[in-house]
Amino acid sequence: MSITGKKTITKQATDFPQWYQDVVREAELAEPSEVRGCGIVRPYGLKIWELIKAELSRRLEEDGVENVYFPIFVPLANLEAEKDHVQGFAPELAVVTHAGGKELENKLVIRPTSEAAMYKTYARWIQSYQDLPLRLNQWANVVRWEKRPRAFLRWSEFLWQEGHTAFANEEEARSEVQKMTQIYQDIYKFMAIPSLAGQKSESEKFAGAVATTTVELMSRDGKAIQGATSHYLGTNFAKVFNVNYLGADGQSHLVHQNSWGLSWRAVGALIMVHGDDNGLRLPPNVAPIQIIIVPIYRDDDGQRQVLAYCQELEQTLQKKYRVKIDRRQNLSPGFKFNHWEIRGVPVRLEIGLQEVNKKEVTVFRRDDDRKELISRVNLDNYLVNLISEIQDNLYQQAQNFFTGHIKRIENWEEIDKQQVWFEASWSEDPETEKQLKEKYGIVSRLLLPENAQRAPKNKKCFISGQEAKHDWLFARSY
RNA sequence: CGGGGUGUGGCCCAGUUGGUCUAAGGCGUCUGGUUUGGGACCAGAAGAUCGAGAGUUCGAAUCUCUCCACCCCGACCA
Repeated sequence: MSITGKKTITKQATDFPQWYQDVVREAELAEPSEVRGCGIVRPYGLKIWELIKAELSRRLEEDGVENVYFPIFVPLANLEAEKDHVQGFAPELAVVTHAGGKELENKLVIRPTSEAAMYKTYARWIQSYQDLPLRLNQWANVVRWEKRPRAFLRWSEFLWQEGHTAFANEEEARSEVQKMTQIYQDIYKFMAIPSLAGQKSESEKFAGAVATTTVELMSRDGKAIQGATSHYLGTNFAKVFNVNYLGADGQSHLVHQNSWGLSWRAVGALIMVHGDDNGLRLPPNVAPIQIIIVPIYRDDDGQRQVLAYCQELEQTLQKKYRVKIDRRQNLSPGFKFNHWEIRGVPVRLEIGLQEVNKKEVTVFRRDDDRKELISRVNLDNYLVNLISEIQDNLYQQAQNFFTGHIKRIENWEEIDKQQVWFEASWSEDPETEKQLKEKYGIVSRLLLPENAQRAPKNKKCFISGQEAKHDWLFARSY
């Protein structure tokens, strides 16, 4: 493992995707594996995911969702039951054809998502209206053999949570879709990431869903990242898996289902939304190390004094924060500064004899790379404010960037190659969306709720000139 | 699947008109010493079937053929 030596990260402006890859590697978040498209997530990267997961887990439990676990293998036949669903996923399935030294008579699929794995069982579990709503979630790995993998954002295997719920009627189901969308937006807010939520177009919605609500984010190169989705499945799956219940009216009814998920793509989004040319910038909420203490000394005596001071700090601070002392020998302070800056640690305390003697602490903040000298007695209060200020500042920066990069356009000749997000009045005709994709590599991202309820600003579709239905947001995406 | 590219110690890579290549250099690693307020320095050491196979040749990292793998750009997606 390399721990010393100058590391270089490509500038964002030079080549953003390269910058992203560099940061993932240099910050020791993840690396490519022997298996195409599958990544090795290193402790520092996984910890970020675990912090996100812990918060989301807490929110789901609070909302009354229970966790379950279903097998990784799904009978291929199950998947084939829902026509749109299998069509959507067929190209990216990993199929198990042999096991136990024999060819399998019934082929198994490694789950790309678990609708087809779970709902047959739901049919058994749900008999009466009293069994509803059924609200379950699983934390799992899934496999989608994507054509073009990308670290965290689109690996062939990824970790996520998938919620699968069943309700007596459409109204309840749809209201849950909204609630989950809100929770996802809150989770992104927790990561200091602003988001927009709304409907997906017909061609962009989940395979097998009636409607998909999406949470969209904006990377620092202006591209869109789909942060999470919440699908109203209607009775599509209930029909094929016979998920019905006996109502109070004595009649049999199909359940209305939802599924919703958020993956470790969120980690990728975190990097792309906050990172700068020096590497990662982590909001304190999801920073594996919130405060790093770097001791600086010249001789054995200095080392003793400095380390004693650092330990006292550590002991006090670890009651409130994830804090660590960088005790590595033979590494210069400058090296350590860079090391932790690349990793995005929000706050660094630099402690040398100067600080020890004057009972002070040099505090460096990663969100704007500034240093300040703080007296030891004021430190505790200072840090409380600083930590929340960094969290807020990162959010504010991202928010300003987001709103500053959405432009209104009236026809597609106005599409600016640099300005990748825009709002336009659209006919919602899938054919026009196809044209847009072919010509510019852009598709619709979402229909905001407020825009869904009002007439479009322009009566004519910006692509076809036909009658426009609503104002939509469009963007290139990851 | 289309377009482009790359395979040489752990990593980056030089070498590709065949010939002291018994494979150079940098980073990292190890040992010893000196260092430590913005990516330290010196000395020494270990570490390579040159992606795989076949062929041409007195001689192949280098030429020919076949295969494989990976990366990047597109379509797909959490």
